[in-house]
Amino acid sequence: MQIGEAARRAGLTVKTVRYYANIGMVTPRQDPDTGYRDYGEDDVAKLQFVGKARRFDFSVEECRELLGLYEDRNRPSREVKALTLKKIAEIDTRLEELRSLKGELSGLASSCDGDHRPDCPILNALSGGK
Amino acid sequence: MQIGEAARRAGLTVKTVRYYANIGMVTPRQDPDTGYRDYGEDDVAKLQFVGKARRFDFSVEECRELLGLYEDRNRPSREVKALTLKKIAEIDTRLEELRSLKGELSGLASSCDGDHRPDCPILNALSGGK
DNA sequence: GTAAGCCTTCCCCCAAGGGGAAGGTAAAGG
DNA sequence: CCTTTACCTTCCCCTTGGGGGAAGGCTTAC
Repeated sequence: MQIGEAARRAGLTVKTVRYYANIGMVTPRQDPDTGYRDYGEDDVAKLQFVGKARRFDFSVEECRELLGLYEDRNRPSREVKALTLKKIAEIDTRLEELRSLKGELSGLASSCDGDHRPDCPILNALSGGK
Repeated sequence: MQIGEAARRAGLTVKTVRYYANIGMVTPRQDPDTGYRDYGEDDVAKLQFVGKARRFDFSVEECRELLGLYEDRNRPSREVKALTLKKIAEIDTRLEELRSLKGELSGLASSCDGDHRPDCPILNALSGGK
C-alpha cells in the first residue's frame, strides 16, 4: 500500500512515517516504476509498534532497540524488561524534579497577593540570592 | 567586566550568556576598542534572574516576559502571579501524564518475567491492538 | 484539458544552547 | 622582544522528532 494509507492505519502522519523510513527504522519496499514507497502489513505492524512505544515516551533510538528485540524471536525477555525499568526510573527522576519545582513555585505563588500593587515576592525571590 | 566573569557570577556558561545577548534578552555594552562585551552589575543581576527562572522551568520567552515585569517597577503583581500559576498548571499536566505513563509501564514490567525465555508481555502489549 | 489527490525529494524551521574552528587581544614569563 | 596562556570574537554545524511548504511527477475523474 502507499504511504498515506500506511500512516492512517498506524495512526501516524505521513511526515513521521517518511522520517522513520529515512532513519532506517521502518523501511518499506520501493516501487521501481513510480518510486513510491510500498508498505506491507508487516511494515504497518512495525509502525504501530513504534507509534505505541513513542507514546510510552521511549525515544526513537529506544524504539529502534525495542523493535530489534521484537523482531528477534529468541531474545530473552530480560532485555526488554531492563529497558522498561530504565524508562520507569527516568520517569521517576523527572517526577521528582517536577514535584519539587511545583512545590517551590506554589510557595511563591501563595505568598504573592496578585493584586494591582507592584510589590511581588515572586520577582523578589527570582532576583534574590542564588 | 568580561563575559567570562559575568557568566561565572551568574552561574551560567559563556555560551549561554552570549546566546542571551544574541536574542536580545540581556544586552551588555560593547567595548569599541576590543569589541568585547562589557557587563555591568545590573547585567549580572539580570543574568542571575534569568538563570533562576530557567531553573524553575520557565521558557526563554517566559523569562523575557518576567524580566520585562521585573524591570517595570509599576506593573501589578497580578501579572507575575498569573504567569506563575500558568506554569504550575503546565507542571500539573505533565505530572499527570508521567504518572499515568509510569502506571502503565509498571504494569507491563511486573507482568514480564524478565528471564532468559523469549516470551515477553511487554512486547506483546506494544505490538497488540491500538 | 484540467483539477484533485496522491506521491517524491529538498530545504528551512522550532528550543536552547553545545562543540569547535579560525582569528584577534592582553598580560605574564623568559 | 618573543612566546605562551588565557581570554575574547564571529561563524557554522549538531542535537530531537518531526512540521511546513516548494517544486515537480503520476494517475484518475470530470
